[in-house]
This record gives sequence, structure tokens and C-alpha cells, in this order.
Amino acid sequence: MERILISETIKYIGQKVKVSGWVNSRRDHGKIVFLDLRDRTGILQIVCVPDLVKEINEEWVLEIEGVVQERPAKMINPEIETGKVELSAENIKILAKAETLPFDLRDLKVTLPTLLDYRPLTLRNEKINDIFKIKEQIIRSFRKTLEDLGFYEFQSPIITPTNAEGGAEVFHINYYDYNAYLAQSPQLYKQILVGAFEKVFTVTNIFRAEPSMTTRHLSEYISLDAEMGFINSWEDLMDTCEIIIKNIFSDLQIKFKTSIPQISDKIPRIKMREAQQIIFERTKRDNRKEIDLEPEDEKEICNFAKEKYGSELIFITHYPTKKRPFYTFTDPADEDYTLSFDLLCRGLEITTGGQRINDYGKLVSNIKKWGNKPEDFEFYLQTFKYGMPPEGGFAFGAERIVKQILGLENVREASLFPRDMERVDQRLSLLQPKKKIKR
RNA sequence: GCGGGCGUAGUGUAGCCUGGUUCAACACGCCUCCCUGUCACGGAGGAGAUCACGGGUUCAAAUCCCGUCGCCCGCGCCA
Repeated sequence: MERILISETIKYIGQKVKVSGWVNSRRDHGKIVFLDLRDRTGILQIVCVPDLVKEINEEWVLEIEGVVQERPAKMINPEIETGKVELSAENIKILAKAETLPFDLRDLKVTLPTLLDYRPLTLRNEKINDIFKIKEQIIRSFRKTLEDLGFYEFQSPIITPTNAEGGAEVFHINYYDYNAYLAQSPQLYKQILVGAFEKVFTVTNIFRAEPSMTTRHLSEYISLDAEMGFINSWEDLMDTCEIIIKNIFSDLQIKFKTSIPQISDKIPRIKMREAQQIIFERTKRDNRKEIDLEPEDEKEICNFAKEKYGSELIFITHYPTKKRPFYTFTDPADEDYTLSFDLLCRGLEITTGGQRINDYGKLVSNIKKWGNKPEDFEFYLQTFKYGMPPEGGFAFGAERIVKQILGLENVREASLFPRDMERVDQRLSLLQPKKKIKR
């Protein structure tokens, strides 16, 4: 007999079927026992005699044959999709046993370290599972939108030759007899590919060795990167971001019961200096001379956007040239500022983007100005030496989008297998205490 | 790197401020028994923690002090 999925059982009333899955819970009434069986599509109540389920308990993997029965009206469970039916078990095959669980998996009340210590198990919890279904949907929507807009998808190298962008700390690796680094961004490669494919995007893991243990940083995260040539204006980039984020939100709204951030027809766009002035007026906190917004400022400006524009997202533009990488295009009207932007969502930056310098000479002089050697960038510079249209791009942090949409407390909850200063699956302090390198 | 906080059964917490009949409580889980309609079933009983580790103060420490380690949060840096 072929296995059917639990969500399909409602179509088999009165028929004999076979279902497979994990035991979600066991309710033992002595002469009758109820099991909730869980597969990837849902939960089904199994009714059986005690002899059939003797020592079976949570997370055992079973294959059950039985008849799908309609439940009497009084016993319908409106909470679950299959609540109108149940399976009367005739035969149960144990595919795998499971040890006693370390905590209540259905009602997870564990601290973050425990949640991550038991990641293979906690991923089975419905709410945790949903986080990653939502994350998958976000990535799909990003990909679908850009495909529809004619972008070329590529896979970016993870091993890179130099500390390409400067700024963020990179992970060093031994590469045969040479030094190499883990990619901190697909930036240079997506630009190179604009020279060949015009419009490109990638979904890629990137690595940051920042010594940051905060609720919004990861050492390895998924970057949703796009880059496009022949732009008419740097504002084209924000327009494209808007299309993507709106598609992500509408796709999520269709499939999930999440509270999508409120968003106006057009996401407000304000200059960083204006934002600082607004924050000063609202809070009397004077950060008007700072070259970036503090986390507290980002929250405040989002409050402002929600109150004034009915949008929980806002573009902050024109960051200071000093604050941005060497390839960032400066504003012709004021060279101290760049044609770049961050997109904030509910108080946190989820996207960074901007126009890039496409002039070879200017790029070379900027590399020098930022303290790097043009020789180290010869490979990348070919793109510009041999003709590059006006272009720009942006990158979304996948985990940060998930965190902000679901209101998660820590970005690590939005990573299947988060890497940070203290953990690579297991806690580093327990795994290899003697190998810790003091720096 | 700096600052603040926490570390009590498998899990989540209470007790700590105001040291002493609490050598430790509650919930979930676990073990035994009862229960044919529950759906995080219910009922009765039971086991499980030398209160992170080391040192100190005291007649007496989970409770106060110091150190170590671990963890969390904020800042810095960064996305």
C-alpha cells in the first residue's frame, strides 16, 4: 500500500490508508490510546487499542495502516486541519524508536543556548519549523521577482583572494601554500558579472569575522544580492528594492498568518542628515554630527516613518562618503555624501545598496585613497578598464528580514545552523577548549 | 574590547535583597498504578539538584564577598 500524506486523509473517509510520521503526542486512556501523528503536512489523530502502541512515545517514527473515520460531531477538533477525521489503526510498524526528549517539544520553553544545542530536535517544533518555511518563501520570492525582471542568477565564490572590501573582518584560510579568505560579500563578483550579463543576482552564504555578539549579527549569513547595469538613476535601485520587498510581503501574506509590516504605496526616502535632524527634534538627542545612525536612532526614525507615512519601512539615503566602501558613487552635488541607501524595517537595517563608481580612473584613485593597492584589485578592475555602464545594486540580509517580520528577539533564531563567536553547531567552549587561539 | 545581568533536578522557573525548622519549592518531562473519547487528556503515588566551579566571611550560605569558567543583554566594531 502506498503512503498518503496526512493533509490528504480528509479525502479518504471510509477507506483504508497508510500514513507515516513522527509521534507528536500520546494520550493514554487505558483501554484506548490516542496518538497524534505528524508528517510534513500536518497532524492526524490515531485511535488505537493499547496493545498496538505499548511503549510507543513521542518522536517514534511509525508507519500506520488503518481506516479513516469521520469523527462524531462532539469530537471534532477545529484547531487542526484534519480535525474532522481520525485514523483507526489496524497495524503499526515501528520505523524508528526515539529516546526520551530532553524537554517538551510541542510547547518549547527553552533558552536560546538550549534551543541551539538541540537544533536537530528543536527544528521539529511547529513554530520553529514555520520560521524556516517563511525564510524559504522570502528567498523564493526574491528569486522569482528578479527572474521575472530579467536578472541572471549566479553562484558566487566563497574562497576569495584578498580582504576585498576592507571594513568588515574576514576569516582567513590556508589555501594550499597561500593565504585566502572566506567571502564577506559577493560584491566584486556581482559587479564583474554586470559587465557580462547586465543584471544579476545571487543567494549566497557570506562570512564576517566581526567580534560582535549581538542580537543582530551572525558570522555566517545568507545574503540576497542583486546588481544592475544601465540604470538611469540611483533611485532605480530603490525602486527595484521596493518591488522585491512588496512581492516578498504579499507572497507571505498569501501563505502564512504572519503580521506583515505595514507599508505605504511608496516607501519614504529621506537623507541621513534629515533623519538626524528629525530625531533631534523628536528626542532632543543630538547625533547630528555622527557619521551613522545608532541602533536607537534607527528605531526612532522607523517610529517616525510609521506615524507620518504609515510605513514600517524607510530608506535612509546619502550616507557619508567616509562611511562607505571605496566603490560607492559620491553625490555630484556634494562629494561628502554618497548615492547610497539603507532600508530599515521596524528599527533594523535589512538592506544596503547604492550606485557604484563605474569609471576606471576614479575607482583606481579611490582604492588608493582607501589605503589599498590597485594591484590587488587588477582582476576586478578589468571590468571597468574595458567598459562598464552606470550601475548599482543592493543586498538583503535574509535572517534579518525574517527576524523583523516575525519579531524574533535574536537573529540566530532565524538561522538554521547559526555560526557566531561562541558556536559552530556546538558551543566552541565545550568542543575544543584547548584549541582556542588567543589573539 | 567595555559595561550590566544571570548560572538552582532532563527542561523552564521560584527562593537570594531581609543568611538559620526549605540540605531546597512549583510546572512540564520521567517511573509505577487507575481510566474507551481525549486532543498540551485526567487522577493517585514515586524517583531525580551536595543550588556552575574554587576560595573567603560567619556558630550557620543557594542566599554575603572575591576569583575562574559559562551564558545573556547593551555598547563598540559591523550588515
